[in-house]
Amino acid sequence: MTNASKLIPKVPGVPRVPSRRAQFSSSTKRALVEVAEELFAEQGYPATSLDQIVAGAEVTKGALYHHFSGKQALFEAVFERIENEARKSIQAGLKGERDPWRKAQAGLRAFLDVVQEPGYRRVVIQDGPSVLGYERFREHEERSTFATVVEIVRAVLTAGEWDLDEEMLQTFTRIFFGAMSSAGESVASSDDPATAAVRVEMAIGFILAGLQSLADAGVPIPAPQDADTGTDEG
Amino acid sequence: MTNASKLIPKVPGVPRVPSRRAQFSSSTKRALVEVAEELFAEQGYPATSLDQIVAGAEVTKGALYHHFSGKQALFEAVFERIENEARKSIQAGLKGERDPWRKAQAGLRAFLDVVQEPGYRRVVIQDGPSVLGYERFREHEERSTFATVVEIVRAVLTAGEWDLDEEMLQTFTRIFFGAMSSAGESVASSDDPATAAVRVEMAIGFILAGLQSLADAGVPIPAPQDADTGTDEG
DNA sequence: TGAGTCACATACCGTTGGTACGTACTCAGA
DNA sequence: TCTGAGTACGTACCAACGGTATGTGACTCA
Repeated sequence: MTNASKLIPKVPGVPRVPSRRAQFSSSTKRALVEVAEELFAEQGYPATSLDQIVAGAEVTKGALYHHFSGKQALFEAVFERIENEARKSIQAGLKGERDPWRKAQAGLRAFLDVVQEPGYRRVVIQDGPSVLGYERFREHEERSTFATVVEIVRAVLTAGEWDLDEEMLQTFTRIFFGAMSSAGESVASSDDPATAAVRVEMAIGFILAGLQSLADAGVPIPAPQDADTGTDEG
Repeated sequence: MTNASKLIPKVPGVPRVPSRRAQFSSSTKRALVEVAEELFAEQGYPATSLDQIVAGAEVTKGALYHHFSGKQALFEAVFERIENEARKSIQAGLKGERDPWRKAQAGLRAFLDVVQEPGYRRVVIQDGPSVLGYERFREHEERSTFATVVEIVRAVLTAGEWDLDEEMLQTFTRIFFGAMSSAGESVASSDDPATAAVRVEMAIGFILAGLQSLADAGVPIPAPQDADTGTDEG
């Protein structure tokens, strides 16, 4: 599945960028990441040894430690790759939708698909927080899938003709993101994922409908600074 | 902080249950769990070695492997302990509230408190899924905190005079549980947890208000089987 | 052409989780 | 009182792991 450290025939002409050595090196690096992704996704991080990875990529640990600072760094590369794929997949599902509410629905559907991929579940959801630590995990999230969800939520909330500060937007997004992750995970581990997905879509659709009805009624989104005006002592 | 394998003076009288050895043994086990909890919470699972734990408990690995089948089993004991504390804490916060909507609010508040405890964050949220695997993690969850949330959501939804099947209840609970976990985590890692908590309470309160308005309007909760009747494809 | 660098390979190390086995102690029953 | 079984550990050890130090050949470029 992956090439590696075999000899390369000398080609006198066309010594093109980015230099044969560098390009060869990048293929080794890619092989490492690909094999690692497969093993991490199948067995999980702790159960996957570096020996397995370098054997699969047909190199030695010297090569691995030349390209990565360690096991965790390699995991992070795999993690980024998977998250990036997920982001692209979700954004592809969003394409063409203009209406914010439909966009949200489409995004949810795409997200539920992504979350059912074993690699995403294992690497991102299961092992991600533990291996990277929650801080780094969140940083990655915020740059990829979370960023996408922010824009969807922003579109939905501004469509409700609410003006909300950025902090509340983040809060709402975090809530929806968590809801979708958790629900998605339950879908993925369900006996009947298809029906479970439908249920999740209905439930979230129902919640969105509730928000829409508040929007129609002109109910404003509360904010911390003017929270003292009309709140019932809660 | 913990006693351990020192000699115990012989007491001729009162050879009471459950036998000196057994009771001594249970204290060793407890010491192991307590020390492990502290270390797992501080450093995380992978960074904590068994040598550290047994040193802290002033015993040896022989004792550890007598009481637990391995590192993972010890972690699971710690995990259960923490989750149990969390459940009790949340239920205590619920006490006295009769109105379902206020009950939900109180539950949310208690949950946000729990989620800010470092031990809960590290052991349950961060390392839990990776160490136990998602299946076992979910099983534990469903027996403790999740079970509590189910009852709150049930109360809220039935108060809305909706009759919902159990599956949809589970789905809604999963959604709210995920939302609360994620939001709680963002609260815990915030620069200003107090304000962040207020924002989360407001946001979720707003979402609940949306549901309430649907309830007032008599909008039914959809279900998979009769989904084709009145849904406006958008 | 030779010094330097890159991209690895090889050999090795300390730590780790786990195991095998020994031992002190308790206690029921002969 | 003796004994044998079982409990609750301690001791010694192991294989596997992540990581490091060092070597080396291919390649580049002044």
